[in-house]
Amino acid sequence: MGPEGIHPDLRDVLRKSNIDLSVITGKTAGVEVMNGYWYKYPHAALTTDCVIFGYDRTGLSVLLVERGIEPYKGSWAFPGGFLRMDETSEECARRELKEETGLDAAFMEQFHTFTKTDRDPRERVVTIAYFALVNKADVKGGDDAADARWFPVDDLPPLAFDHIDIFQHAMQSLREKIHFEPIGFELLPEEFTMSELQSLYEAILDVEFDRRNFYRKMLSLELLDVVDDGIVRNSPRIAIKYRFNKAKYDEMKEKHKFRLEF
Amino acid sequence: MGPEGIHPDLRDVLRKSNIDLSVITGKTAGVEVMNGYWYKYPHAALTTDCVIFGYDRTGLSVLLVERGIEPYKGSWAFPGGFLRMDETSEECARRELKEETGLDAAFMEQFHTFTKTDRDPRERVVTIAYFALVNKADVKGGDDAADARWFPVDDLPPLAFDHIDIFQHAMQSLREKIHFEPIGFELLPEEFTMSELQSLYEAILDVEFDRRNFYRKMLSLELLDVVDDGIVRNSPRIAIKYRFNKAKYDEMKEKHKFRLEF
DNA sequence: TCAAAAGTGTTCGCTATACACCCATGG
DNA sequence: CCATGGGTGTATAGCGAACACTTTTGA
Repeated sequence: MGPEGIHPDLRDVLRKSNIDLSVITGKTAGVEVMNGYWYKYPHAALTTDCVIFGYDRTGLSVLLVERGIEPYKGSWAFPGGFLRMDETSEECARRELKEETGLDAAFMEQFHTFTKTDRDPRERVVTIAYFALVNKADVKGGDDAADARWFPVDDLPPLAFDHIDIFQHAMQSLREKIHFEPIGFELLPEEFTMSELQSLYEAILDVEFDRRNFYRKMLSLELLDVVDDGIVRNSPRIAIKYRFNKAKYDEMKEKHKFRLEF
Repeated sequence: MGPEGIHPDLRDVLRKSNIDLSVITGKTAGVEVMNGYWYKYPHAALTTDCVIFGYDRTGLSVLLVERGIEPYKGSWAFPGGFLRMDETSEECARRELKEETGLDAAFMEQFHTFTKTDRDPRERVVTIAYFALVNKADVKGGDDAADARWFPVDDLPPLAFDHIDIFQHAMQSLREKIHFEPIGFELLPEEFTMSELQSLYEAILDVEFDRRNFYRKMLSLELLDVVDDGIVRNSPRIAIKYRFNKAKYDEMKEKHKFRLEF
């Protein structure tokens, strides 16, 4: 949209503001002018939201922040915010996550973009949603965001906007994803026992596995290294600790297409 | 953003244009003014693109349109366009598809949103991408869009923007999806033979199946109805025609979680 | 006449599943 | 002292993978 596409009144304003018209020529939209931005066609606002999954022995949880302002003041929502012009959506999601919760997520993946026209009462907002997996133990108590809290996935408070849809979609994506990739380890401490790993899978997939079959299946994948902690394991009550061997996984992924198949 | 957030010059323009300032009060963005739209913060443009897969005996193809304007004039691109304020992204994708190719796709699914900051040289554009499955036989020759053409997936022309990324992502999503849902049938005529179905799966997954094992596996799913065409099938050379039983599939999906597992 | 297409069988081996056993700890 | 948690063993059924046979068409 060259200057000819601009309303005459606006052109006058530009002149009065000492803005060189030539900067507009050849640009189709997003003219920065008058303490704001002007576009020929309406633009929806773009945000990212992040569903952060955490896990401990009590089960699978998600991290929510309490809204301090209207709309939905007092409701809980997934951390997120507006996309800046110089960042990708993943960068945005990571930045917002850091700002609002102090977290760095190792694993983060885009899973869906929500576009219903009435998602936000203020204006048209389109949200690119991510889910992240973090080790709850890494989250220091007394966070930057005092209003951020973990909620068990089967006992969520009322959520703002359409965040309940976002949550359900995230849960579904997590379940599908874990069938093909060993992402569950991101939710555990670096060293974990086999029963911890099993409980995690059962929590995510909402099923139960036979303990012994799970044990062998996991070991047969050859992705776990035994941690040599020097403990003389003459007692069956002291569980062996394992560590996920990511390098080995990446290598296997290169070769034959890999399937977890749970 | 109430009027106090507006640059004084803009306020003057509004007054001169007889626009009631009260319409702005309480709105945070998207003020319609001066032959365009004004926002306090910069907004990316939102588009949808659609990767349309078609299939016939020659293999798997995608539908591309030739760009008539810069940038990338003369390159090929997936059909798509800008999101309107009153439609969801899926509605947008379907509308654009209809406009540019005359097609109605039965199956259409969002698979990824592309957000790199330099995707379009003109302005920041974020694209919500869909893939669609259509029966190529349904596409009448001599389309509305004379510049739309099918290309085999393994012999694509140079693509505009980052559409090669979009294509690869779409291909990957299609492959993953077909493991869990019987979406392949959307690409075939209503009635098809077993070897047609097998060829389709082989084209999508880029593998080869044993004819007889494929045959039995498909039948064991109990999702195919035999078409009674009255032909006395004393000859093995006349293949049985099948029809996909969608109702049965939906029913099965309700009950036990369903897996195609190819 | 013979290669190709299409329907039907059969065998083999892997693995998912189910269940049994042992052993040391700790309440 | 015995229920609990943790490591290991084993039998079976089902399914995926590989391959054999038959029939008839059409080049």
